[in-house]
Amino acid sequence: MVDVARHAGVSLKTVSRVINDAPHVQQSLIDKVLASAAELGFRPNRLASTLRSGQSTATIGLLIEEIANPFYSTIAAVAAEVARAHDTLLITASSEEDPEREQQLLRDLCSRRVDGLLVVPAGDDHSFLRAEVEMGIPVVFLDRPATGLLADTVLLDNRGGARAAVQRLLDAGHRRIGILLDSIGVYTMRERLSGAQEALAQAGVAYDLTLVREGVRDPMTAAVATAEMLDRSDPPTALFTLNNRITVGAVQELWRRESDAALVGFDDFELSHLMPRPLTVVAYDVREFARTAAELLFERVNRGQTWPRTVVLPTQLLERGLSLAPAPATKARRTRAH
Amino acid sequence: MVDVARHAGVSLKTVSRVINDAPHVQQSLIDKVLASAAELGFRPNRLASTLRSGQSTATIGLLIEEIANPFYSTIAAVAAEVARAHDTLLITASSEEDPEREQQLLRDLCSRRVDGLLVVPAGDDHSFLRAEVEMGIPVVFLDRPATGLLADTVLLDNRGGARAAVQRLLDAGHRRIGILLDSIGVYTMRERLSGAQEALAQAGVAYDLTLVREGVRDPMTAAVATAEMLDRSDPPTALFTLNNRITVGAVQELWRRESDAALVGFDDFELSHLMPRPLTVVAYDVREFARTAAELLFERVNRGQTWPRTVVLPTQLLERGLSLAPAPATKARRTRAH
DNA sequence: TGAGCACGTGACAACGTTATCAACCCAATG
DNA sequence: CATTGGGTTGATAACGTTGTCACGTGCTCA
Repeated sequence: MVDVARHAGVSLKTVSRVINDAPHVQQSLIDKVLASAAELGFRPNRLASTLRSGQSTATIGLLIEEIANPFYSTIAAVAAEVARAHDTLLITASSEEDPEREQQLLRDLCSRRVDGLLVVPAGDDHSFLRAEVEMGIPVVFLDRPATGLLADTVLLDNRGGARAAVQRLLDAGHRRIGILLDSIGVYTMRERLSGAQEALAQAGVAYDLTLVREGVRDPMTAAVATAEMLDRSDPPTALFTLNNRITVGAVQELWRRESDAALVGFDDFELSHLMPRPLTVVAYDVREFARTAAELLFERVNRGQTWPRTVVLPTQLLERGLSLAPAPATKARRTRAH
Repeated sequence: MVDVARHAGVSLKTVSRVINDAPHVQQSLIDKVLASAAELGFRPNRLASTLRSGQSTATIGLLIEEIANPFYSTIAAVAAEVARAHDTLLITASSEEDPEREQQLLRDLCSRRVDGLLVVPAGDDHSFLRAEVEMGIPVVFLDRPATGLLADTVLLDNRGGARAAVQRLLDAGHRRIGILLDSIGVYTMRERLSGAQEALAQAGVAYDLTLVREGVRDPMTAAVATAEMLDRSDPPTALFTLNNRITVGAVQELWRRESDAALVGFDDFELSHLMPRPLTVVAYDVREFARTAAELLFERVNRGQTWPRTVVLPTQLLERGLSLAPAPATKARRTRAH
């Protein structure tokens, strides 16, 4: 700007005024300054502008697990949309489920003075963010609640959805239901598992731990876990997969071996209705979910502090046919008699 | 930092040193400064740091069409991965195919002093970036070449892939091949269509414009276009869909009406092998594609100027079965006799 | 003993911008 | 004619940080 000012024969401040469309500048000077700026290839530096004026950076941070997962990429897309409506850009960072990395990324984002944070928490202690929150950086937690910190949170009705899913399988006559889940350390997995247990308990069906397979991280391991479960001498007649990645792996394996086990998955996904087997899913509106969180964030960015709110969005059992349980008094029964 | 310095009874510079782990500071002072910083809730301001030191912002910008499309979200994921390996964060912005918006976003990213830009160009004139490129902001174009500007570019062998696809359909005996594409204004669509034409010409099959449907933007319109094409009195016996979104829509419609038309799609996608109909696709390694571009970018970021390079990645016809053309001398033949 | 050097510390300017305020011009007012 | 006031312009300080340099201390080495 100094160079432009010298070149145009005006003061620094006048250049600033022209660049910012400020009033009270002669047209002739405006033209001169713009010409000089163009000639010298002047590019405004937003960092300096932000620093001096104390304005916002027009940036928000989104911390998720991994963008490649369609669940998170949809969230990222919606967050970017909402951000755009507020003339804001989005920095997306992946924690890869690593609490240390999460903390480091959040600190980094804070030091970049983002206007707000949208966080799918991975770690189990977010008290290090307390100072930020108290100092007024808006934070909204998504999909999982933060621990050690009060803040806006948007969740799904994981428990209710899982309960309905298992309920449905029980109604169809299934008694041996295999459950595949990612790490029990993840909030959503715990909740969904609890919901499943509630449904079993309510139906008076014993909770068989050997039918629960934890630590299923991706479609590949889900396929393996499915295979192992079906290869048992007393295989389940139905599977309940606790997230979309696991469901995909289970579908592949069931299809490969032409098994007729029933399958209900948590999370809907594109093309789920075209799967080679009838696939009932616990569905919800991911975009609505993400939009709620993003709008909560901007509300806080624009209006300032309020009491932390928690929003829980409903889920819906989307039935696409469900193979029935085999006739009673088969292996399953006998096994349970042991 | 001034407050911390006063509180700790040291100079500003000493605080700076402590914060940056600079050598030559007594342990006792380090402790005192850290204690004061913690007590006052000091958070370093990277903007100021970057401004003063002239260091990089450790940020790159990614400009794509829309993150919700799995093709782009994979690119974003890989870009973020590569960026992370260089301790850099990623700002993702969507142009929504709007050239004006694209230009505005690119300017914005430049004014934020990103270290580099990864761009899937939407507009048809990128000369406005020439100044940036010449002043040393590294830019890599992805998926489509930039116009009016020399810069690194990473492309797919669109033409070759499309040629192979149509070739394969012709080999299977198909003579009436419907082609569904997004806007002809998009580079990849033009290239793929050209490849298809080349294969037809080589086989001596006339190029029938009525079998080409342009402007198919999403799965929904693809399904409609598919329906319309199959409802003709002289329907095609095979379809070639020119991107993943169109393929999805076509699969849905073919499946819905239990048509036995053959289908080959450009772009592979997750679960494509589980589709209810055999689906042959022109596949390529999206992650490799994105990684190539991102690494080209960081090479330029770190090593500075070199001559612009263009990389073209190969595609591969992934055959998953293809229904054969109907017996000769059917409708299709008769129609061509007109 | 004194030069040389490594270490430890702080004063000050600077990065590129904007806020503040003073100064100027000129027309309108009393 | 002096006074007011709006429009226009610029000098200067400041945003939060780091680079530069100068200074003091204590040690080593010839």
